[in-house]
Amino acid sequence: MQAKITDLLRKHQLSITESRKKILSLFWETGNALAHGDIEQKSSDEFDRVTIYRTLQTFVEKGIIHTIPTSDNSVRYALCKDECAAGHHHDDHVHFICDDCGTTYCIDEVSVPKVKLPKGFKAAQTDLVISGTCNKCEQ
Amino acid sequence: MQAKITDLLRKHQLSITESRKKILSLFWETGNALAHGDIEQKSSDEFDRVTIYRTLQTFVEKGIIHTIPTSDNSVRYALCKDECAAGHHHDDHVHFICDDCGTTYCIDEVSVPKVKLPKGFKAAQTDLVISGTCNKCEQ
DNA sequence: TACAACAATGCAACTTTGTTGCAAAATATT
DNA sequence: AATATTTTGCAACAAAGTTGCATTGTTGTA
Repeated sequence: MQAKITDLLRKHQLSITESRKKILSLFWETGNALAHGDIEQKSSDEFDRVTIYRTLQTFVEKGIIHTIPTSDNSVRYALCKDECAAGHHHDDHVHFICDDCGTTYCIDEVSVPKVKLPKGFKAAQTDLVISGTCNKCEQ
Repeated sequence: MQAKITDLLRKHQLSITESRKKILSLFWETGNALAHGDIEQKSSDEFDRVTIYRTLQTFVEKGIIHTIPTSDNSVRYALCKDECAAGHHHDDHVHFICDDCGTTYCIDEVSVPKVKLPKGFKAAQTDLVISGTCNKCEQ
């Protein structure tokens, strides 16, 4: 996995640092989306809070991760697929946020339907955010 | 308009107070969605910040307004249609957030397509959030 | 591999945003 | 008009996010 991470960073012309490697590996390990707070907890005392903010910001700019809109003032981040490039996220994300456990899933099986907007409106990104109960919380 | 506002509050069994009337009228005047910060600015020095937080929270609980998820850590609020009731927002909101001017529109013309989730997942609410350029910012 | 150039990090200080408890004021009820 | 109830403002606090700058780490080159 270390190799995969190093490659990814190099591909985006980013220096390879401990914090970047650690944060990327967290995303791979969990598989799901993470909020800033999650990362801070999972890497407590390893890095400064500021470093996490800046690392996430860098990753978004480079197209390594993308943001997921939420209604609770805690933006979440998830790994982009390969198709995403700097400034050009592909615009069909479907995400599921569990109201119970808070886990955020990227639902790849489903694609976002094209939406016809009133004239004059130009879509750059479309996010379909579904909240409810996930398959682990439903007994 | 005052009558409409008073009616709405009464219908939801809320006492009629200055701050509630003012905040509701702001929503009607602007027509678009507002973030907490917007309201704080537009009504600066009239009310305490805390009052705005609590008023918005009450309105959401009663189904008068609903939240719109965003990727920038500033949840926005918009007036619900009549069909929304306490705890039972109707779940087909399409919203457009302009990257230029930040305005958030409720796109009523378009309805959210039903999405088939992987088994075990149960949707409670679906938000389709589109960002891009609005018809005013596109020259 | 050592060195210079550059980029990233940690720290401190700060701003903004959101929360809670409680007394005072406003609203509703009779 | 008087009392019960709700809402508000204040204060104090907690959490979240930002900025500048010195220090440390990384990279490319000799």
